[in-house]
Amino acid sequence: MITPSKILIPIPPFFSFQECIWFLNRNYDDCLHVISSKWIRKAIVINGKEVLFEIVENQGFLEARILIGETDPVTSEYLAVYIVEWFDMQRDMRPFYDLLKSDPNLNYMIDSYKGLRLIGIADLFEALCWSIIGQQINLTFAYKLKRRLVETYGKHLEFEDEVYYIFPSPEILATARPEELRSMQFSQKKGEYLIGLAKAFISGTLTKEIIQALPDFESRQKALMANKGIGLWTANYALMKSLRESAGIPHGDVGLLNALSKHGIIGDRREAHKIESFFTSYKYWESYVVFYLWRSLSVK
DNA sequence: CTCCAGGGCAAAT
DNA sequence: ATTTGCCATGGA
Repeated sequence: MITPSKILIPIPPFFSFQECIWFLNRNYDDCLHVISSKWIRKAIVINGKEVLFEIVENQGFLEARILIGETDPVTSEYLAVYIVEWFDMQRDMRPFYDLLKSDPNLNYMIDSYKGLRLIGIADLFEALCWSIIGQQINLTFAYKLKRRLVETYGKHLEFEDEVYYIFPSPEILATARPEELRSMQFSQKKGEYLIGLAKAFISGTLTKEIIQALPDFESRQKALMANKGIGLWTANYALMKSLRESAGIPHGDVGLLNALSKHGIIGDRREAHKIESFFTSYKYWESYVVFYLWRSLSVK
């Protein structure tokens, strides 16, 4: 279903474009996409070239078109795959909704968040950087830091008086100096972690392909955590958002704990046993239920 | 003023 | 092996 200028992706069951873009646009200032009531626009790199695309919903399809960049079939196909992956459109949601149905605390989510997909971050480098940025600070401040990083080191496209930023490449970020990041209000350590991570990616010791090729979840987790600045929370966040590991539970996540508490699943403090048994009941859908719990922290 | 946000590291028990 | 202090900033 691809023409050079227009890409049509059939909308699968239990998919809501509105729920997805609402989540992307909730209460925070994300510099990596622009959303209006009708469309979402985003700039990415495809085969080394910058591309700006737009997605709208139209008669049972997501309709994407390239606003800036090559419109050849190869680019269009790449973009189609990118969008399906971004919004996790291939997933059969029924098993998850069946689990929710039998959970008295969370079954309201079937109706309230119907069609919300776990929105991913395809680029592992970006996913890791973002989770390092977000460590231990509130999300508003984290998005502010991300914007400074992206506006300083990322490329951008301009279209209709709007600027569309692309997350900085490891090559660029590896040349940054810790003092530069420090002056942008990153902590000294976070600056060092980000630059170290960029160097690991350009040296080839850490790439998405390498991590994906490892035989099991634990070894992927361990390989990520071998890098300075990546602990359990960060590794699992990245595995959840970039590699779509269902077992990628961001253990200790403050938002997750708040949501579990709010839904009466745990009491006041960290009740590891209750948390463990809760996730046991969501086997293979652990990261999804985390995502839905995060969703529950924002009010429409 | 203190506490704490989508943690992790290194030093001190 | 487990706990503690620290980090940056801004809002509650």
